[in-house]
Amino acid sequence: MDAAWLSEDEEHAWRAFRRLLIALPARLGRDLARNSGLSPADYEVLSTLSEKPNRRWALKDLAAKMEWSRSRLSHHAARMQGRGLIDKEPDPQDARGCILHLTDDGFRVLEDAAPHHVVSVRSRFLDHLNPDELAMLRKLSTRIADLPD
Amino acid sequence: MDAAWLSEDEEHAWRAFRRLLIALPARLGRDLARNSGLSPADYEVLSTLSEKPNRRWALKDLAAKMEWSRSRLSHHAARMQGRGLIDKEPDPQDARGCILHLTDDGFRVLEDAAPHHVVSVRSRFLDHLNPDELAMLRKLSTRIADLPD
DNA sequence: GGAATTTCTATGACGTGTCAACGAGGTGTA
DNA sequence: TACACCTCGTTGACACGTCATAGAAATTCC
Repeated sequence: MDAAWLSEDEEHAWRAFRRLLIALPARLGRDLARNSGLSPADYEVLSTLSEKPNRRWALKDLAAKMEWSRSRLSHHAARMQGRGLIDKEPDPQDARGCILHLTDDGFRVLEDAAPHHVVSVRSRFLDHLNPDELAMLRKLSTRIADLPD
Repeated sequence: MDAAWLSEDEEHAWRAFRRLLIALPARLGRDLARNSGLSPADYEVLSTLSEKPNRRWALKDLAAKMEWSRSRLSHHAARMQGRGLIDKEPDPQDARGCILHLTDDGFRVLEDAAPHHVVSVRSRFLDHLNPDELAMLRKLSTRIADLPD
């Protein structure tokens, strides 16, 4: 349909890249679910929370850090709380606020998940790139991701 | 968390690429919704159906072509039928089967959407790659997407 | 021909993400 | 102080994708 407005090269590159855009996250997500029972979103929340020394982060700040909407994080945090991965505490600085806290269980789950996830990222992605490709991909990814929304 | 098992270069490249993996589809999807009221999934169904001369495709074949599960396409087709973009016909060859047919309305919507979508793909992606990058990206995307699941 | 098996679509439950709206709480200003 | 305004998290409705399952029809095999 839109072939007419892309050159042959652009068309092929775009089609190939679009396949990657779909296949790679799907594979990593399946690996994660199979190995650890986590969704990619779960993993991101857990690993971002674990970066803080006290494993605590205000909801709004965590949302901003991950570039999620507050609504999304609120929904997701509620589900993760139900599974005992995190819990919520009132924010002493701001009565509207909410502090998310990585539980010991959540931390253990993350510790178990992380090495498998690294193997997955390697075997499904990094291992198949040479250093030049890695460098170029990083440059181009940064350039495009940094464009305004 | 997993930084320890990736080299500095790998870590940075993976982080940058992951941002692209999230940001690019989100931007294209927002453009599509704003310009045409279509989801990316809608657009894929419409444009794939439009490739057939008679605008008809058996559900199972369309699903295979797009690499979707049949369940996904069945759900999605039901929603699209509700909006008048496609309709369903019995398959004369196979009484279990189902032929999806792009309606005139659906075709018009696609015709309106396509040029905007091309502009979007250009302005958010293709315009920011030089020919070398385009070629390398195509090669690497094909290589990785072609890995077994 | 007839039974077992496979193929095909539909469906319901569930987790997920977006959007719009809400109420409660903070902030700034007259 | 009083008021308007903004920020924070939650909620409900909806679209979406996956999985397991069901039921009908085709195919295979004896």
